Amino acid sequence: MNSRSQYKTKQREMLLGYFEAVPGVHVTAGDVCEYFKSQKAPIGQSTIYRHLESLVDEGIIKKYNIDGNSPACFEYVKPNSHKDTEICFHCKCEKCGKLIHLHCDELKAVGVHLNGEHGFKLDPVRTVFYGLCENCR
Amino acid sequence: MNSRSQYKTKQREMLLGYFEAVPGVHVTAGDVCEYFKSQKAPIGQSTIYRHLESLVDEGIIKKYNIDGNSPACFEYVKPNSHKDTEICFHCKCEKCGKLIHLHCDELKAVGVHLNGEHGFKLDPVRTVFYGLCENCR
DNA sequence: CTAAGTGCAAAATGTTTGCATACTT
DNA sequence: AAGTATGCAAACATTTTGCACTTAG
Repeated sequence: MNSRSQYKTKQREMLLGYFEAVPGVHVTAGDVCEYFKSQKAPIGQSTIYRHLESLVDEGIIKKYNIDGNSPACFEYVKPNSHKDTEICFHCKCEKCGKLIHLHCDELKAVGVHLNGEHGFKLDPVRTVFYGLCENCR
Repeated sequence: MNSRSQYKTKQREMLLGYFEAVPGVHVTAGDVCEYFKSQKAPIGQSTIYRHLESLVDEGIIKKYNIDGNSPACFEYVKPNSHKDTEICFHCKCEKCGKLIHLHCDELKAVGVHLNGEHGFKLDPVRTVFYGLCENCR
């Protein structure tokens, strides 16, 4: 379940380029497949799924499960100007889809609590808080 | 999308009885199937899915879409409980896939904090904490 | 040369649907 | 009798996996 690419391949570069070109847009695995097919440079769907997983692990894109029956969505995460060492939490608005980045010590405490009290080691890169943003609620 | 049972059938009564017997417990459609199979009173899976949808529409059970890849969870909603404030949080192990249900006051504080400090209204039903469970880390 | 990546087709999952039969009212 | 409900099997949609082949380092 934890994977990272090690080689720089044509397919990986194409996928990276694709995501970087559309920051803030969320696409499904199927969308990505379609796109490259339409560009006459198709990428095998298994390759796409495998890279999506890697890119999520690497924190380059984020994965959203909007609802259980629709396909998962992926979105490029701009490498932010803040210090990379800072743990960053993400909140996703269920209504407008906005992605909010938070650098917050109190939230870090959640990880500590889950670890200490529940024996669960939180992965902040993967975890997304769903809810409603300021404007939408 | 909106359906309600009109007839009082054996299968419906069995399903109702099943859910009423385990308040606060999360079960999947598969769990329900299994259960009745093990009771030597199997119910067709389409019947189960159809009734689950009805029961959700009727507000008798609640549906959780924890994450796009795992099956949906259903939980009985006690009729007269004004105090269904029993918020449940979910942790998902990235390695073994185990889903952990937590009823924890400290985690509730996260919602309060996000609301107060960041103007974000957390939806605990949708939010999943990803990480590693006790056994896997 | 070797480990990693690719892509096809097939499998696995979870859920929905078509339809003939059985049951409720 | 008329309209629902049931349950099987098949259809679906998304994602994962097995495996032979290719490629990056």
